[in-house]
Amino acid sequence: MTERRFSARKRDEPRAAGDKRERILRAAVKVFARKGFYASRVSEIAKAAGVADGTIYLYFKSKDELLTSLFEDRITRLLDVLRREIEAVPSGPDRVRRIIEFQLGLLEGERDLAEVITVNLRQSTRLLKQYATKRFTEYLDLMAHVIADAQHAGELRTDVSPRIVARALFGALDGLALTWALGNPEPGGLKRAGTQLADVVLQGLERRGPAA
Amino acid sequence: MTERRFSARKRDEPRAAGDKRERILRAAVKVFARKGFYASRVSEIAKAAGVADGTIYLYFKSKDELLTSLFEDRITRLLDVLRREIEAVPSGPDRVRRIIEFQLGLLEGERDLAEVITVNLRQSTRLLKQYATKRFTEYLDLMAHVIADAQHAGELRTDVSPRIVARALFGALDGLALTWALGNPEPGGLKRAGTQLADVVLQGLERRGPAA
DNA sequence: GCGCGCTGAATCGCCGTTCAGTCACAGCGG
DNA sequence: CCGCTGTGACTGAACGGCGATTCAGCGCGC
Repeated sequence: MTERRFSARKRDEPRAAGDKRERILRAAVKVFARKGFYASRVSEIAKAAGVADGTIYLYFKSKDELLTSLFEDRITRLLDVLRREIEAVPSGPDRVRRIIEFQLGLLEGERDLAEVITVNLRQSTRLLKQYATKRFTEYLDLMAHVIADAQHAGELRTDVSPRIVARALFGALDGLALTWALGNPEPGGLKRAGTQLADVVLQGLERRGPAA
Repeated sequence: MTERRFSARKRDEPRAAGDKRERILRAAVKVFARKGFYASRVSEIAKAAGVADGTIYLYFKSKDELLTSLFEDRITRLLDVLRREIEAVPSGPDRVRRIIEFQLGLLEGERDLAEVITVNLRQSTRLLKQYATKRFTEYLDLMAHVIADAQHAGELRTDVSPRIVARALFGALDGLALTWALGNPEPGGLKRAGTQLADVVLQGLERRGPAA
């Protein structure tokens, strides 16, 4: 418990608040990822963040709210990036591929965050679940939209519900991520899995067209 | 707290144990499904099973072990049934379709069990996770085998890893089940989703064959 | 009578949360 | 310039509630 004042941040900052809050969030991601929400002690997060236990309560109302804020913060950020990525791609199928790459890429890059999202998304109380599904739905809607647009453009078969495809695709990605997050660290494995998934899904979504 | 002795089970049984044990397991499924593992109180499970709190500890070492046993018991049973179902179907693609129907059908029929498996599978401590992945792997292996066999028989494209496909497929099913379990009760919805998923997946796994 | 299966109130440890202080600094008056 | 005091961020030991687990006893069937 020695170093603490190494922040100092000049003096320009009216309050270094944002700094500490972010520090706590980062620590929470790490700790939750390692042990899961319920097995994680607030004191551990505090230690990992280099703050006192009580400090956490200056920034979050409760442990629950900490997790909630974490989702809010990170998923909002993800959605923004993903939306921009998608807009930059014109072709429907390419967009689907982009989503797959994006999600798996993210997970490969931020393993802890991946674990928190995929594992803890289903933890906590109904409270959290209800919250989570809100943000979560936004994500699914985005995927469903991409698929529906592509269907309208005649790029994909139209006899399947975009919503169902979106859910299944998300699940597939989640499943790949989960086994990867829990098991073998094999680098690049996710990318390979993503490519194969995209190949299968896109062939599966092709219009039966050319044959007839 | 009145009825309790209605079991009696002749007298053939050296111990009516299995009876009470099963009763506790059933209650646990129900309670865990409704509130999640951590939010469930042992006393609630006891009440739901119509036994005293202490009785649970005559059959299970701890709350954790109760959950573990539950998985062990139910998933083993599922695996047995699924294996038999698959053997009864000769064609590879039909087998895949069968797996999809089976898993979603199960979930539709036993909603509580579905929720426990899909939601709680990711809860608890690492301890459970490690256990879960053991049984879980068996399930995935079964799927991977079916796919690999079909590939060898020339029924499916061979440029994708059976293991990856199995994981993704499981994830997709899990994803469909999850949104279904948490959200709309819309009956038959799962069946429709299953059909569409099968259509897409099977088309996606077709050999590019006929064209060339 | 005896043992066994069961009971459920009491125990006990744990951990989220609180809050009385500490510390660093800034402003201010002398 | 310097010391004094007010302010607010931060600390971390202590509190209190909760709930998993225990175990002293109870009664039924033999």
